[in-house]
Amino acid sequence: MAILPANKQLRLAVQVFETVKEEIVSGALPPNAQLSEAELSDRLGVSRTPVREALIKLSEDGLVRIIPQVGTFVAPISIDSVNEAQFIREHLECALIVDAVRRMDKATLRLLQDNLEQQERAVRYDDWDKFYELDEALHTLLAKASGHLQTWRIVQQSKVHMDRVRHVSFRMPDHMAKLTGQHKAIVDAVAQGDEVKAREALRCHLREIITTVEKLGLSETGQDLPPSRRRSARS
Amino acid sequence: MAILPANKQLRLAVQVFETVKEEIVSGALPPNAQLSEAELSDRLGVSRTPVREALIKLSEDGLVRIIPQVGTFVAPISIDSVNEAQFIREHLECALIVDAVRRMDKATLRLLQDNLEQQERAVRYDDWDKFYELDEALHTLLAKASGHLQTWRIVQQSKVHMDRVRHVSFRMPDHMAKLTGQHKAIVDAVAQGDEVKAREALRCHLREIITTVEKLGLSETGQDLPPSRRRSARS
DNA sequence: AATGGTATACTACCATGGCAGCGTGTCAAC
DNA sequence: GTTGACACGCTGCCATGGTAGTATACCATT
Repeated sequence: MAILPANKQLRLAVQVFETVKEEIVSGALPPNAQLSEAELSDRLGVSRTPVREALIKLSEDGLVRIIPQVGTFVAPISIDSVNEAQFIREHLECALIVDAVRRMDKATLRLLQDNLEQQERAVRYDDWDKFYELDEALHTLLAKASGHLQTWRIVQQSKVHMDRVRHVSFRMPDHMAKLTGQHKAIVDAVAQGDEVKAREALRCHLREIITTVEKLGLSETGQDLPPSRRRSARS
Repeated sequence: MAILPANKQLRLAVQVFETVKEEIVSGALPPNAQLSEAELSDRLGVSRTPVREALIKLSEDGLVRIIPQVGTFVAPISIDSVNEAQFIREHLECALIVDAVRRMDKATLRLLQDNLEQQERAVRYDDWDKFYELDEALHTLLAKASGHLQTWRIVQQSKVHMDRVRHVSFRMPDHMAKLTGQHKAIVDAVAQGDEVKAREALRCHLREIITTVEKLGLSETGQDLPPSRRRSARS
């Protein structure tokens, strides 16, 4: 059962990590679902060693909780994790964009504006997945322009908890249009070369997630583990 | 050969990670030294599996470089890594201290001032190791007071590259006294409840590492791997 | 002497086996 | 009905064996 895409360049453990991470963030694997080395290695067609390494990394990122001799479970979406991720992201990414503005060149500025146009198209077609992808690409473009690649890696690492929320929030009415407007404000400020304006526009944009969490009424449900073992409820 | 401290509560892989990390940061393992799974598992008295997991985590933190089928080498102290770590730390820790001031209570304030007194004593005795330990404790106290534990974990993770430099810099004349003065300025501002003053004092303190790097004339030597394999040069 | 081909030693990577620890179900004793 | 003891099954953890891939050393060829 080789569900994993054939890729000899990357270690199996990394491929497993990416796959399971995607399944958790997208919601395919619900909170508190049980993941065992044996089950995953069987499902993905690899041995238990790379699976184990992937699970350890997932636990370091806070996406799963490993309890020795008991089991491994998908971590619930805790408000604390989201708030903390927001804190980290806001302070780092707002610092990034300042340097990005200073080092901005015409080529990447053009890419940013192209991205915006595609976003507006995705909004018109209600294409959630495409919008998600473009959203990611926009922020990554700014990060790369700043030159702080390692910092961006940290942000991405912390960001996963927010991404779990975002995957739900995009279904909210008019949400994508609102975000696109914020993106536009950011890129406009960047185009003007106004560092402070860009930073504050980004800050405002990033704080959107807080109000989103409140709107969704995300509670701390499922914070503790289930009393009885339950298997993954995948379709 | 069980060099590892007996600790059944922690996974072996974590213990190996902590041990090797300490050896790299302290300089016991010099840049470009070769670390192989077999050699380490032999030296530490554990099997290759936990060693391998530790090396993977070390590579994720940027302390070693793993080249598949070739070898694992201690990463050189690159200026880029230090600068990037400084960037991350400054922006996160300066944000932390603001919340720390707001939530400060008398008990921790007392601990901070106690710590300062011990620092002055360590300076008088030229006790580098003790000072290093107190320095760590001071920053950790502030971080815990802020309540942002996850953020502090990120800072600690990024900080290791600076720590490699710090282990050398403490030997510089009057360096510890200078740092103690900066620590005092920070704690004074915290005691006064002045968030902005505390943040700027901390920022000034953190930027000390940059001038230190310049003073040491740290170059990018050893950036590329040696042409011929060389074994670890441990004593 | 310079070069090309090959054997070999060593590496990180993955697969698999064994094990201690924990949860749970069963059943006897009260 | 309640409680306690015990055995079983499952889990993650660690040890070990096998393998593909790389760099080096060696030697034949030119």
